[in-house]
Amino acid sequence: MRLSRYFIPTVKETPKEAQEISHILLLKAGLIKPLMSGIYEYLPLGLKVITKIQQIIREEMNQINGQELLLPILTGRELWEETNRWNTFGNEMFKLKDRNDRDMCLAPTHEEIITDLARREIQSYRQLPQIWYQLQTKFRDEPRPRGAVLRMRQFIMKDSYSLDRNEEGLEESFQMHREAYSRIFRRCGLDTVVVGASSGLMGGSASDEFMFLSESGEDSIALCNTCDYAANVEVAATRLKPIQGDKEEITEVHTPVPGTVEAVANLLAKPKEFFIKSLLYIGNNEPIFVLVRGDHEVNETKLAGILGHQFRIANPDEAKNITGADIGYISPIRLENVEIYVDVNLKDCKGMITGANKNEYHFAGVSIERDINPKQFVDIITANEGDPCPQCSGGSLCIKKAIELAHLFKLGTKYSQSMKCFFTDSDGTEKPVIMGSYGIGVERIMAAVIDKYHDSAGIQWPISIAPFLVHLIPLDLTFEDVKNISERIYEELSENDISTLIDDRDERPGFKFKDADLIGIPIQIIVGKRSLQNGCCEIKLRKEDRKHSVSPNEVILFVRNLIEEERKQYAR
RNA sequence: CGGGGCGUAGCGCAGUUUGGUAGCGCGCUUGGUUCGGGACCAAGAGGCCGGAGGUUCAAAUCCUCUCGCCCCGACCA
Repeated sequence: MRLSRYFIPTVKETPKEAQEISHILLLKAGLIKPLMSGIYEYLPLGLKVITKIQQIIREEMNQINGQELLLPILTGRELWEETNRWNTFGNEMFKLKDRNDRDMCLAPTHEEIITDLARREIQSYRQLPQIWYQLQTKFRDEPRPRGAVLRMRQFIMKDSYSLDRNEEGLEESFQMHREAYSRIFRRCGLDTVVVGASSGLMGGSASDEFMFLSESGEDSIALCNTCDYAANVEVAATRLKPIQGDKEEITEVHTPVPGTVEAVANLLAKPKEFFIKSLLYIGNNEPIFVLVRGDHEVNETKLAGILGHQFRIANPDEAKNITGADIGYISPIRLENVEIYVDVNLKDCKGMITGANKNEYHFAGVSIERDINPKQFVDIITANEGDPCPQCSGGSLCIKKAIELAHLFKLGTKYSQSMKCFFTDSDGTEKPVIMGSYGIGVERIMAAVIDKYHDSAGIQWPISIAPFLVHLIPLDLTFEDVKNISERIYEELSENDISTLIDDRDERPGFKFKDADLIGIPIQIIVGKRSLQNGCCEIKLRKEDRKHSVSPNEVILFVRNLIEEERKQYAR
């Protein structure tokens, strides 16, 4: 491809809206352009990268007997009513009406569509298992799109769905996906961490996420520094040692400071872990106390899972009515008729401090076992950096930011039950199909790769997903030799199916070098009169400083070897 | 949805406090000189100052209302 005729609108100045490195470079290198909030145009160079990523995904999905299909984006309301997701997706779903005033939506995901297809076509266990996948645009009206392609309202997802006869089959499909995904990310040059996660709106029994560690990430994950424990902080557990405070009896302590754990801890000169944070929630119009240790926060994702119904934090008036004190001085101690959920890490704690239900007073010497009557001990806190690992002894947790690249769900029968997707098993009985769903964010891979492979000058594409393999840079085209030799090399590369971008523009050398480094094509060939005087041109990898002097006749051979060497790093 | 910031030439910005000819850098066009890390000279083109209303002799500037974008938070596969 000739750069003089190729559309790569690079920009020298950093766009003001971009914060994350991937966002900045996607715009500067002319890969994408914004159209609206969370909606982008993919320009030729960006599309080439996306296509490469998709090709790797296809190869690995086909390898596990996945079958590619393509489902509609525009769908009717009825299917979504069957699973109640017309409502539960809420504002995140783009909804519209057709000319006959029928409710439609742009599919945010495709469980309902795939289940509908399956229930019409799958009758017998003989037709199972199946893995169906697609590379399809999804629409989600995100409340806050960010970081260019990190969170978009229109994006490409590879989503696949497994249909199995039983739990064992699901387990197998799930494992196959995990392995395929590992290979996909490895081939794209990314290292990932697989973490346990919350299944949220998708439902189902278990879910794993493939995470790429990055400060640009929106998710936080907890990793053990000793064993292999890894979980999204939304679900990460910990195992804190029970606190044994010094006071045995409950006593009232005057605490004339704002009722935060911080302030009272300072006043009493006690570390925060000696406190019980008592939070009052309202759910089903009933007060619910949630108790956690003073140095930790309530994890509302976990709370949602425990309560199984809607809830919200109580407002100051409600708190006062229920306890007689302002928020900050409250606790369930000596209160009647309140549901109490206590974090499991508070079990057996003694000598604790918490609100006395009287303004500017706290109780000291509280014993969980003696003074609190919980409905249930539950895992309800967000793990902090340095907390003990819940899985091994001696390990502690690190909290890292990460980009969620993929999410795998064991859906079980959630969709097949509600949508009546049944098959007849070998014993003649009718059973619901056991399902799994497995998504990959295609553009997020692109962003993660840029996040990992760049320097101050621009992108350094791994050869496996690079938009071109070779960037050929003739300097000073007014020199006949430079022009002729670079044209010859260009033709040879093309004949050998080595995708090449030749910078045939009438620009100064520095300009061409800067563009080449910004775009980040992995192999650069420089043809200039200076090195031609020694009978050579120069070949270098974008990611290295080292230049190789190579005779024009040997360029093809040299480049072939380079490509082969590079490819090894991103092999399956 | 809450908080903050911003909409002026294709891009990045100044001008708004204190109303009075719309500017700068990059990019673009033409000509010339240059040519191994985003050159230089000269001459040009290009803007209803996001939109609508209002105040005023006069509005990019003041007032009201709107639309959009970005960041933080909430929310979220």
